Amino acid sequence: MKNVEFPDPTIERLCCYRRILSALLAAGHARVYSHELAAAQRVTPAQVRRDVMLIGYSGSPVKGYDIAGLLDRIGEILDPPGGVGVVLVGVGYLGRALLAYFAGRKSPIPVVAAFDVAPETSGQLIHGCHCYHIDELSSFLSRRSILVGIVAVPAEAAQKTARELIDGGVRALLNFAPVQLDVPQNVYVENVDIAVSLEKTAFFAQSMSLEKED
Amino acid sequence: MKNVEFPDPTIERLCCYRRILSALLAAGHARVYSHELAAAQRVTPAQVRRDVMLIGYSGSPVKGYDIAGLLDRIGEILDPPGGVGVVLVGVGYLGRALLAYFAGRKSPIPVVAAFDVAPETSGQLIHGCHCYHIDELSSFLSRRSILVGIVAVPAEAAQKTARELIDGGVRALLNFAPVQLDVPQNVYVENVDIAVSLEKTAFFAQSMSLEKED
DNA sequence: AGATGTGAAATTCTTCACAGCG
DNA sequence: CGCTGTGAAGAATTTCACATCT
Repeated sequence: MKNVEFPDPTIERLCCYRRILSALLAAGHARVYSHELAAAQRVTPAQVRRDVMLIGYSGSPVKGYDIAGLLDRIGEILDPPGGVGVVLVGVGYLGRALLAYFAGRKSPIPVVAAFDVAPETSGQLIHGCHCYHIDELSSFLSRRSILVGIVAVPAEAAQKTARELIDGGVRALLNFAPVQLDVPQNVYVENVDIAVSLEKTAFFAQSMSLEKED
Repeated sequence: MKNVEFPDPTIERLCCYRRILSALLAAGHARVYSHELAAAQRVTPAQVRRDVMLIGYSGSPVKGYDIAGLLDRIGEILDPPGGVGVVLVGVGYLGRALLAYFAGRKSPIPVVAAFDVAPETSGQLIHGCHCYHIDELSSFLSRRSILVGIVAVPAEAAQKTARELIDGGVRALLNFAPVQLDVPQNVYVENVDIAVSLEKTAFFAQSMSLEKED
């Protein structure tokens, strides 16, 4: 119940810190200062320190933060104890792009199965992920513990897909369909709305070009 | 200069309102109340009224907001006067998915050209969009007025791509690569980080399942 | 009665600024 | 010194609550 202890923006930044810390570690560094971590993102050093404080980690004023230790602590926060199972529904262009994306990087969160209405995708192995017909979704979910569902189906099918995933026990949805999903309040929905992102970008392109400079 | 008059979250909601209003209009409705528009999103009626107030529109207490009028006003805010040109760089899985996505819907913001390093994509027409070799990007940008660039290349190539787009006059980037782009301060960057979104979703899946319910 | 428009309060998030430490 | 940890201030957003109109 106290997992509301971390504000949403902090969680997002933790994901980003982790990426940077991993890269630093791989590059042979052992320690970082808050200002270095801040510079790699678009955040202030104070923000970094506050986030680190929130997750109950601490560094040393003389040497900064221990990268490996901080990574571990972030992992403790972000990574579910038993791992979350993730399934993808919708193996169209976007679904395939997502599979390629997650297969490419040694993702900490692998997609364990994909589902689609198209009969020809059934049985295929796409970017290392097994594909099944959507009719098999329910029974699959009942057999495996899956906490996250990715909705990459057309808008018209999104609500129905969400319903099936939730009925199957999924607790959170990553939704790429341009509709507001109607879900119970105990289900989290993260919307990735590409059309909105593009419109927003276009708006700011316009307003940026009106500014004097900088 | 005074386009900083609209806060970022409001712009995002305006995009969503527009989508819903269009659907309502298409369904034959002429007017909406703030609580109806609010219910379609996950926002409060007060939020809707505040947003509408910010863009200088007003409805009538007795009939609510005129859908067509509100749509026009939102369009005046969001849509650049001369239209923004948009180019896509990176025609891999994700790039193709984006082209399909924007081709499918009668998008208000069409992608006018796509670029990739792979020679075999050059000259192709993918989902209605002409593809060129990346080497042609600069000269293309110098010939057309393009304000927005979509970065859908691998992480390693993202910074270089951003640089070329910006040198070509682009004022805003929609970045799908999992890196923080280093850009001048007069260039807006909207990051869509799918890996972060998934990690965040996984985190909340975990914390949701710990809550009592609702 | 039920909706809008809007000051003012509340909340959430970010930044400041400085004590304290090695 | 320069950096961390953090209370306190500040900014940005959201929500409340109510006057007002029809």
